[in-house]
Amino acid sequence: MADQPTRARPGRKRSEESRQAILAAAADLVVEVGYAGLSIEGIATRSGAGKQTIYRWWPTKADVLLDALATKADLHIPVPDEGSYAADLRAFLVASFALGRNPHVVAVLRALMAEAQINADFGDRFRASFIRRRRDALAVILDRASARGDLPPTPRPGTVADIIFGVIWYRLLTTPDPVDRRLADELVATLAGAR
Amino acid sequence: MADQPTRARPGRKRSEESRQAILAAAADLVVEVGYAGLSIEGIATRSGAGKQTIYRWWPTKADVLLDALATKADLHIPVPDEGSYAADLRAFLVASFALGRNPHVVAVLRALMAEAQINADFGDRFRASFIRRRRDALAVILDRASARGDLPPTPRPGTVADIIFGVIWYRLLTTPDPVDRRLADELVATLAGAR
Amino acid sequence: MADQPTRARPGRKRSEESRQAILAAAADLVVEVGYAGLSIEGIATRSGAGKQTIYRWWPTKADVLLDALATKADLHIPVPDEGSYAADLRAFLVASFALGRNPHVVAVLRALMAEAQINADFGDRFRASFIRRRRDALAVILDRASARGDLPPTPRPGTVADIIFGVIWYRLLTTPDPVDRRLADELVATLAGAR
Amino acid sequence: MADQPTRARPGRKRSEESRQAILAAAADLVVEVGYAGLSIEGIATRSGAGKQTIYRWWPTKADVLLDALATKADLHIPVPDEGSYAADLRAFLVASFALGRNPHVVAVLRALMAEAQINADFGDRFRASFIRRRRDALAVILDRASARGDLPPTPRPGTVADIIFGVIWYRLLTTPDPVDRRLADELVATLAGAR
DNA sequence: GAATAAGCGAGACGGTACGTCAAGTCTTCTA
DNA sequence: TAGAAGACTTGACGTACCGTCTCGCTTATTC
Repeated sequence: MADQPTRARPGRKRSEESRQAILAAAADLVVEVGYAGLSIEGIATRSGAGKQTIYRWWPTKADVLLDALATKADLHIPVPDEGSYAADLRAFLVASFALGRNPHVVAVLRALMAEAQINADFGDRFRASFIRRRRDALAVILDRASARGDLPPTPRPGTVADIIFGVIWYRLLTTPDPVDRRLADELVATLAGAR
Repeated sequence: MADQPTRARPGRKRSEESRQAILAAAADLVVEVGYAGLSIEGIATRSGAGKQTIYRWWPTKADVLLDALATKADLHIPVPDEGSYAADLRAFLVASFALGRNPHVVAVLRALMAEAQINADFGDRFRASFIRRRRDALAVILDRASARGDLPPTPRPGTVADIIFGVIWYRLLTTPDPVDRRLADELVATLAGAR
Repeated sequence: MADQPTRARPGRKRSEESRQAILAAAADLVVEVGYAGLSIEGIATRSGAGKQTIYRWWPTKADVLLDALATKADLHIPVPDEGSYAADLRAFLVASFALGRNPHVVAVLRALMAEAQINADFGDRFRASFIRRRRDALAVILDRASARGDLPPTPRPGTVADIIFGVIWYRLLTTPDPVDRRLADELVATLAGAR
Repeated sequence: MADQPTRARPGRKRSEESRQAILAAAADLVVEVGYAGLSIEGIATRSGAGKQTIYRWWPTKADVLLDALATKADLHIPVPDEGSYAADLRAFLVASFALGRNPHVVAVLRALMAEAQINADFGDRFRASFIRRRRDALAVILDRASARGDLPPTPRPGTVADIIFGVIWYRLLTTPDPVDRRLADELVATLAGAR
């Protein structure tokens, strides 16, 4: 089977202590100096790790940050069945907007989306992990609605996702205002119909 | 008397030749080496200008690029009265999507939006120029629809703008696929109603 | 004679006001920021002159400083006949050492001697003006002593000058200590004999 | 325990290869382009070293040159006992003058003395290393003469040093002529008496 | 009195080098 | 073999001045 216990290799094992120190240092530093001011060198110094140790495990500072975010913040979006498409959608939006209330998380997300534009390799990783996971979560809701026959013919599911994530990211990227409940209501009304 | 023809200042005049050379070099280089590989130093070398000349007139490489974009590409969105809200909206979307078909323009827009996240000062300038101008163009259409009594109560105009620009930017930033006419139709149907 | 009144040329005359302002600014600035920190740009700004005006009349900042020194400080060394070689020599040394008591003058002289090493063209000008004039003054004393039959056969006059100016410059360039009367006495005793 | 073999520090060791390349490049370049045309940037390029490597180990280009001089040229002045003060002095002068016959060494010494005037920090280092070492060498001779009772009461030892180094430096700094044996004889006669 | 000819302050220009920062790699010692 | 330390080459940063080149304006001489 593919999942052999990976034949324990010789040599010292990866230090979990270092890993945590590096992720913590990255998370702290990005708050203190901003993403532009963040550097591998700075993370190494702050965490007490050697630069090589960081380069061994993460390709860029954005990957460190993405790892720190996944480790620290709870990015999991639960999609319990709320009984109707509209209710499911509202629950999803409210849960998503909650993340937007933590300014540190927002700052990191903006930086990661920015890096994804500038560095194509990181962009692939970011899309494959963060972006795709979010779309998958929403897809569960849309599939459920479809099975229920609850889904309007227009817009198509893919476009619904584009609209929802589009609005969230657009506000994240262009305004300092937090997204609010009223916006959630408008989106539900627009997408799930006035029922 | 107010508005005198700005009392000619002493000193040598700004060189339009240099300005053009710098903008052209920036536009060329970003295609060749990408935004991450773009540098003030490179622009200076390629354009034959001194670095100081660039720093004198633009604060960052992103500002040079924004200027180059505004000078070269036609970013103006016309908003002629097409007779109805739905028709106006469709025209606006089609015109906007057209920009998305030029890969060079798309690449620059992604880079500028990225820079806007990383550099707060440039973010302010980018929002105040590019982002705001686009919203203003759309506002004309929304005002016209409102005057006509053509505007649905939900979503509010601000949210309509968030949805439209949200979808455009989200697709720009997360997929290599060009936006297409079908997406425009779906958005019109969703926002202007199936009337 | 060669010195025709140079057929008055047309055009505006050199501004004596500017000249004075430039020399004064240079003299002030070298005290404030030191020779290394002195710049043509700085002199222009401080004096209210244009850079071109400075470049029109002086080739380097050292030349400005040399001019300022000649204009401001009294660099003339009187060589009155004191009756004997020893007395003449002592008078010359005392007068020379007096200059060394003004720290501003000392600082400028050190800078000019330094520049003369680094910039060969200025070196020629410095030697032809300052250095040579000082040697000429001393030569008057040595000629007088020679005519009197007062001059020891060793060292030769040229070497006497080398010793005297050598000691003065060496102390100027390598120690912060001011030269003093005792040194003058020792030199006179050594060079004019114990008579 | 004092003087342990300096407990081997972690980290990569200083590259002797780089050091040599930098000193050689500096020595070569100063000949080719002169001290004014010498730059850290140029030394880095020529030597194949990074600028940072130079800045890590030397504060200024003058320090690089001083190091190159000490490494390359034999600046050591031997002071063997020649039997008498006059003989010792003559030997010292002849050995010193020999250095003055190498135009490259002369050019560097002039530049270093110049830099010492312009940059106070380097001045301290230059005096503490080069200047002081030379005076110490001469002091050995003067002490020996004093012990022998061979030393005239005037001039004092300090003044003898001022005269000797004064003449050497003055000629170095103000004339292109090499110092010669005849000058040595005159100085010996003047300072050690005609005995 | 017009034309011509400097000189002037201002300031933009193409350059060169500065000294710094960080990148990513390499080497050494220790766990 | 991993990790901390730290030196290495590389490349760009943003700044300071260099010396030159327009500008518009002022002051002089010449026709």
